[in-house]
Amino acid sequence: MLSFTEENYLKAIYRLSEGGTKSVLTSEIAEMMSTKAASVTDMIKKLSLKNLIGYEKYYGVKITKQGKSEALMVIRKHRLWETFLVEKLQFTWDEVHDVAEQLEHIQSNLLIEKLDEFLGFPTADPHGHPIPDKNGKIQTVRQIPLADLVTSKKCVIRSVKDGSPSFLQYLSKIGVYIGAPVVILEKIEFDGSLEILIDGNKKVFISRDAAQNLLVTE
Amino acid sequence: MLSFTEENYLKAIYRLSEGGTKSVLTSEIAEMMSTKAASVTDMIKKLSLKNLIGYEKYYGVKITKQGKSEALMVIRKHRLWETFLVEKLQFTWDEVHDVAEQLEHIQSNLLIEKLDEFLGFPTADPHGHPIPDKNGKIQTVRQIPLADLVTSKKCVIRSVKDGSPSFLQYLSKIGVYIGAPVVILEKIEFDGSLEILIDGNKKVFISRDAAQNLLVTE
DNA sequence: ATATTTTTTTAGACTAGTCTAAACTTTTAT
DNA sequence: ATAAAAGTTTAGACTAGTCTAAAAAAATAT
Repeated sequence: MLSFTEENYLKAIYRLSEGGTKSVLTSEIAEMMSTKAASVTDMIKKLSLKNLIGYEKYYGVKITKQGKSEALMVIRKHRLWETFLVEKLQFTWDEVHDVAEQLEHIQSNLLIEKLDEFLGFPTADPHGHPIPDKNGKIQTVRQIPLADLVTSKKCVIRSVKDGSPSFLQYLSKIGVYIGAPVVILEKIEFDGSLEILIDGNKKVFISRDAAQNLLVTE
Repeated sequence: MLSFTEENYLKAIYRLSEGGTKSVLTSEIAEMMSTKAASVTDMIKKLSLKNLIGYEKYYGVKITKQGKSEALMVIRKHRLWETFLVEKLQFTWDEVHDVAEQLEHIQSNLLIEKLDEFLGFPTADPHGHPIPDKNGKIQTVRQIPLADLVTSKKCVIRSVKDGSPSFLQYLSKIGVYIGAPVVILEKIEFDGSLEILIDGNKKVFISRDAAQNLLVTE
């Protein structure tokens, strides 16, 4: 049984390693966890003893199969709870993160399987992020940043890459939502901003940064 | 902001003080929390500094108004979550306690108010225990142990006093549920057991202990 | 190739919560 | 009324997780 803290470290390592592919530095973990490198070193030793990560002094860590599986379960719980909060309790998509950060640590397999069923086995959370199934399998669909799409090609908004509350509020305000059909009307060369058409009827300008953070499928 | 542990102590003290009326001994708290008296003494000092309880060395503790209010909020959350688990996720009433013990510590007013609304502002949990409202107000209805009812008087099962999973499973098995109409057919003098009629069609014998643990209204 | 900078680890200390063992108070029994 | 028993508190130690400061290793720059 992992502690709250161990789960959070593992999740951070999983994210930083991009799904377990890259190895991760102490300083990166410290940054993501808002803590100091010395604390990270201590925790790394613990996780390493439990075979959740491989660790070589001074050369960072690599998540193991077992560690990856634990991380995926935490992510599964986080995303199922976010879905619950939005679909059932009418939270807005910018309000769910902090509560889900707490709910993801509740320990009960029965709970999470029943929640999954209650929600109709969703495959993506309110931000469009895929929900791992009970075996940790993630349904991956190739998505590209809206910024990389060519002008006048039709696409659908699938997810937000980094969804800070203020960015999500901004998106709602301009009418962007997961599933929205979008076309790029014009790319402004000066600053890389885009003029886009949402839902076939709303024309807006969005910054290059915003367009990098919106992932779409053609 | 109270810690997980502080909330649990406060809840125990609230229960043992019977809603803040009696004062509570260190050893009683230790017993209920499955810990040692020395640990209780330490925590008592902390809670006392935060004005959640009044404490006089060697003479036990008394919960304050503020402490009572905090305890009631934890109880409110616990019972709302139990209700959610049974009504929405199809848990049985004997499965909910341990999960609710975790969920009750999630910190978010928005969450609990939205959950309350989602559940239709229930006034009792699956065991018939009253759910404090957002101001900590409890709707009290006078209930008596089934054991104290006279023979052949109609009554309705309202709650279980101490609901261990195995007792709850037993009740389900014999057809007792919250809201069930019951009459005592006969009181067996030998051991205080009762023959009762449930739902107008099921005759069963239940022990004196069981009849003490079932609360009813006439 | 060596010196400097950056990063990581170690050492030692701190808080929250727990424990055991010993000291101290109160209660109970004679 | 006093001795024994029971219950409570203190003292000191332990674990989990955190921190700062110093030491050690690696990366970088000349």
